[in-house]
Amino acid sequence: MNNNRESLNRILVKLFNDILKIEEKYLCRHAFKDLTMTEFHIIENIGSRTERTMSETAKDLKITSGTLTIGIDNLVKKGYVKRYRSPEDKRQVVITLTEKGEKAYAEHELFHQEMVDHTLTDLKPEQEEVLIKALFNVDSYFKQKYKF
Amino acid sequence: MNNNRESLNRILVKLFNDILKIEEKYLCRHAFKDLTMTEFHIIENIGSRTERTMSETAKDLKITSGTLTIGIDNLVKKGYVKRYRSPEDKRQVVITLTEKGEKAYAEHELFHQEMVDHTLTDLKPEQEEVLIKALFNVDSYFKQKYKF
DNA sequence: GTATATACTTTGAATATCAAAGCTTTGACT
DNA sequence: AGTCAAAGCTTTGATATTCAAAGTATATAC
Repeated sequence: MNNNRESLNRILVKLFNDILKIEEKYLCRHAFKDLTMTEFHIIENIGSRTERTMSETAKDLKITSGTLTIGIDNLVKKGYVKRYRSPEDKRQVVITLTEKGEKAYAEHELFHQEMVDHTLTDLKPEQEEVLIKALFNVDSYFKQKYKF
Repeated sequence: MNNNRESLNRILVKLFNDILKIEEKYLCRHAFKDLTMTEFHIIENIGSRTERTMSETAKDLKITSGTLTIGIDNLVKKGYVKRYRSPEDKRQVVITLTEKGEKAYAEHELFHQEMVDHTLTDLKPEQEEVLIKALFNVDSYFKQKYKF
């Protein structure tokens, strides 16, 4: 019981950091060498959604819009993102992935897919439910406590 | 089933990033305003272990030793860490937390403790086991595939 | 029409990070 | 002892990330 909590704590602390680092090394240094992790996070967040605005994206990523502007500058230069002002509201800037951007996104998805597959290794369907529930618990705890 | 995998993927992608960001905002901007997240990660990694060397720590954190040197420089200046050359092997540098460092570590532990408690909300003991197992799966998958 | 709010970009400063080069100490071999 | 290679850490120079605050353009409310 208490033992479980300790293991869980230890795993979580280390795993979170490790996965992000590994993801970075794998994706940015092997698959897409011209992308930094920040840029990958942006691509990941835009995803296959069309008509994403700057401010929505910045809020979702929990970075300032100034930071996002620079990230998008780079991604546009490198050909992963298209940017144009919204015709309806010319203050807004719409960003979408180019075909190249979609490919990077797909590669990233694959990375996660594999991770998830291995997470679920040897778990029975009802055990999968338990996992999902536990993660939803963390999610809603954070949402409620830190209001994000 | 496939649905589970999708939810899991979505939660993981978002949750990992969010938790790290929130942790940063909470710890570095409220509890310990003079610490950056990098510095907190170092403190977290040294933990209550004594006799930690630079290279061990850098390897564990997956950063270069040059980067760690700078981090430790700052932490020593700010009074969170003690640094001295090992008497046995004068090439090695030993780092440990000061009392102030221990306090920061304890605060950080509390943050995680709460997180873990809420993760386990409503889970029965055998369900806790399932969660631990799933997370071990990810951990060993990464260890094996990316050799860290 | 003017004032205020919204959406984004620019600027300046602080921090993080790496790779590579540079010390010092050890250990091994002669 | 004497030299050399390796190990452990720090320094250096370059690039990336990030933020807060100031600036610009557009929309909305009155």
